[in-house]
Amino acid sequence: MAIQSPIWRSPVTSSDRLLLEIQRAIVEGDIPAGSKISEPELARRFSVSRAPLREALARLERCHLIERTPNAGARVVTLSLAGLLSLYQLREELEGLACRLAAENMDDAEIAELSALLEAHLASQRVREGESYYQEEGDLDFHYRIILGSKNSYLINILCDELYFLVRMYRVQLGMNGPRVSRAFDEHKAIINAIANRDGELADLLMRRHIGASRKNIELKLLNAGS
Amino acid sequence: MAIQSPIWRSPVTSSDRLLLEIQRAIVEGDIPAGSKISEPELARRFSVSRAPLREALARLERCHLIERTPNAGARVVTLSLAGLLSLYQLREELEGLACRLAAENMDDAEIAELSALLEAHLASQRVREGESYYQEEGDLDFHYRIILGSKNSYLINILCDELYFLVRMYRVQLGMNGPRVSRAFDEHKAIINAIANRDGELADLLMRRHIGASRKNIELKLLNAGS
DNA sequence: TTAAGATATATTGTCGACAATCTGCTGGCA
DNA sequence: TGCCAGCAGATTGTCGACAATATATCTTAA
Repeated sequence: MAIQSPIWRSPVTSSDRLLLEIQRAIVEGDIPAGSKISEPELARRFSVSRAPLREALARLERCHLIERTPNAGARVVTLSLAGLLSLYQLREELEGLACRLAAENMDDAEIAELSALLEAHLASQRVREGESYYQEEGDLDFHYRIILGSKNSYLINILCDELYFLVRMYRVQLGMNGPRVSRAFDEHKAIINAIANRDGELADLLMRRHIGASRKNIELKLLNAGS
Repeated sequence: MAIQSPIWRSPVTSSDRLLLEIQRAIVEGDIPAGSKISEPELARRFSVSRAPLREALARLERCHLIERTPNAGARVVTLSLAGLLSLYQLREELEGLACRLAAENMDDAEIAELSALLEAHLASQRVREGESYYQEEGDLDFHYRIILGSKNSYLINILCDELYFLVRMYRVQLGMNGPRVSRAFDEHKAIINAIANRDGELADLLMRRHIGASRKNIELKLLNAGS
């Protein structure tokens, strides 16, 4: 996953490591959604000064994982149905575009590699039935590669750096596993085929449906959990 | 322009003021594209310490106005045809979506206000023929309001906070005035009408064409300037 | 008893200094 | 002559302390 960006680069500095750790903590609910972020406390917890911590917080804000108000501090975002719908509206649009561009810009080798990757995931999926972590990893990897295949750096930046951690947060904290897992593979396969055939419009359509189905799935869980 | 975000909020802190000043300087070419950013120099120039300066730089990176590499510093972005195309590809997609959502979510008062605003701009445009600054202000204001009308906070954030300064930079530094100005008003008018008729699909289509035309215009200038 | 104001506490924003890292140059060696 | 190692200078990253601001508590008057 060699995305060159302030968020995906290998951690060379303290704030890089902090970013990764706090990101994971927020996404997995270790630091609960909606809770206030205390700079002195986090600084003690990770044994660093507040300077790299604030740098990390600035980047967390960029990922939409926290919200800061001047002179009042930062809070972890809260998950909501409205937020989920807004997020997935964007994903449908942007990943649809990514598919169209990928169908133009991915070379044959990249497509073959992606196809092989999917087969590997399918095989390992059959073995590890129900183990949602690997499924999620595989799904994200699939989406990442198509986004990278678009070769549009702004699009890549927005999706991979700024939106996907929030997507993961929704998925992890609302437990995105279950019967949809098996169907997702077929949908992925169909999307790859469209890209391989250089049919950008079809890939676009299929991706929008794929994400839309995923949204409905989470939406259902959220409504059930809320009642 | 009461967008609540780390970038549009009224400047309450030093780094807020720094952000606005450096943003303006970069967009208008006062700090030339591609040049290296020296933290000590800027800190002296604006009479602040490096702490708020670095905060401002982090947010400038978020606007895609500078690029930072760890332990090596920051550079102002360079303008290129490829960058312009990538940027406008995204704008077409995102502002198209914004139109579709605005047709659903803007209330009648907002639409009436937007329509009145356009008429005012048209009147003042006829008077100040050729004065490109007001035209640009008016155009941006138009786009902003539709984006805000989408009521999708992620979409708003991406377009207004992260992409639009770069758009302005391309326009300012490549001199976006001339014969297209008059036609843009008609296109704006048609888009508003579609939104007022709650015809999201048409508004989407018209906005994509509007931005596409704008892209071709800049593209032309860039090619001529490059040769 | 409640509400408004003042005070105390805690948190965030900013500063200057130091440590770690990179860049460019000099000098020695093949 | 060309190239690599090592050094000097500058730049970025991090630290601890102070100033400015917000939040919580307590007092006091209606």
